Amino acid sequence: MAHVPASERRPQLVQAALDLMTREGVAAGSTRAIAAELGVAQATVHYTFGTKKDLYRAVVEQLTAEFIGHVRASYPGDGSFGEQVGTLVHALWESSTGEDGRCVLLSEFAALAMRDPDLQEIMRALQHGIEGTAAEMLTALADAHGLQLAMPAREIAVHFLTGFDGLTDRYLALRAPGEQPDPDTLRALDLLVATTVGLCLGAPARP
Amino acid sequence: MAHVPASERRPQLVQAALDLMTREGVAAGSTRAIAAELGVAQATVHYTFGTKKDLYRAVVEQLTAEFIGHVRASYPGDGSFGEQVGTLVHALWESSTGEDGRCVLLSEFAALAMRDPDLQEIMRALQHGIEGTAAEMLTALADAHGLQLAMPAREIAVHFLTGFDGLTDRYLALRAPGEQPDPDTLRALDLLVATTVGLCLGAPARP
DNA sequence: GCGCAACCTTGTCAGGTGACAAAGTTGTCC
DNA sequence: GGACAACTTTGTCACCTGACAAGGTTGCGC
Repeated sequence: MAHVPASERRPQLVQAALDLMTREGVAAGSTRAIAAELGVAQATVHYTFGTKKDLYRAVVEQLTAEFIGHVRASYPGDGSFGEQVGTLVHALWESSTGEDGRCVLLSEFAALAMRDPDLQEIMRALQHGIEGTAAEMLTALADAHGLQLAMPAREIAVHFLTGFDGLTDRYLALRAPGEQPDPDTLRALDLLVATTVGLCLGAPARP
Repeated sequence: MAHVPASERRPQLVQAALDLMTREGVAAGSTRAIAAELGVAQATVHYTFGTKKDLYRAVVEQLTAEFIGHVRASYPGDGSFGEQVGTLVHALWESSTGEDGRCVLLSEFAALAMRDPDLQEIMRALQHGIEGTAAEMLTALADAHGLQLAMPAREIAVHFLTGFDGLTDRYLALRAPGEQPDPDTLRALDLLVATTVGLCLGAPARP
């Protein structure tokens, strides 16, 4: 095997773990399987990361960074305030439920984190990061339209994000391979956009 | 060991598995650990259920039945329509986030189900059962007040339940042992009640 | 009381897991 | 070119996993 510095091997291994786990689930992410994914001896994983949990930490951090990057990249072009929110949300939906399965992976890690204080801390940071980003984008959108939000951006962001999270869970639970996404779910997504915009404007959110 | 018919051993094992997994997580639910929990030889598990997955199926079905039972038992007493919905939702919140950890367990199974078609089918049934129950209760509440729901009960139920699910996820992700529940989460719960009632009445849902 | 089916236990298999020690290899700096 | 540190590999340990076969035990029906 080529002689690669650890600083380079780290991201390689994280990427390999991410690929493998995305494909086959977190449970399939044994140190052996990850090493094999990269074509490296198993002990290399331990040399590079020490313990398996340290690898997992790094993987979740990478996942977090990617996710927030995705959200930021979906900043909408034009339209009314409501339209822009809708556009943003649908872009987010597409990138979350797309076939790459990152959303599934994130849910699996969230489940793991419920029993593991170390992982939970990272997930907490992820959650706060996402909420901050959402609140910030919401404020920017409102500013661009000369609107004053009818309640704190953070509260609206939490309302939206929890609803969105519940929707992706529902989607993942009900989806059948090869089938169209459940129309109820998409309907509920529009409803969520409507209530969210309603909270922004302090006005009725009639769909 | 006492000579117990399989029809009796089954629920005993399911209960033992439920206790163990609630306490230590789904991952700790090996056939050996479950057998030990009941004080029985490991092979008894295989004799009774055949395969481990069959045990898991039975556990999830039990969990499902309990959950829907809880929801039905929370039918509120009196008050205005909005108050009754609020009462119901808060009772549901208490029983979901209570210390027994069934909510955590359910999330863990949901995560497992994302990669396992057999489990997924059960979770799908659970989801539909809950949504049906919620829609039914909502209709009954509206009827009792002589109200006409402004949109299909099912759609409102999906809106509420996805939001609720997202909130429990957020709660589980952010909670720190021994700390008060995050005030933002409770605020968001009230907000969810408000938007849900708003959808029922077809009117603005100003908190 | 005898037989048979249902139930229980012991013992074991094959495979997978994280972790590490020891020894080999590479590359860089003097 | 020699020394030393960084990296890699092989090999192995102790443990846990689901599954099952063989044989012992219980209790019900006749």
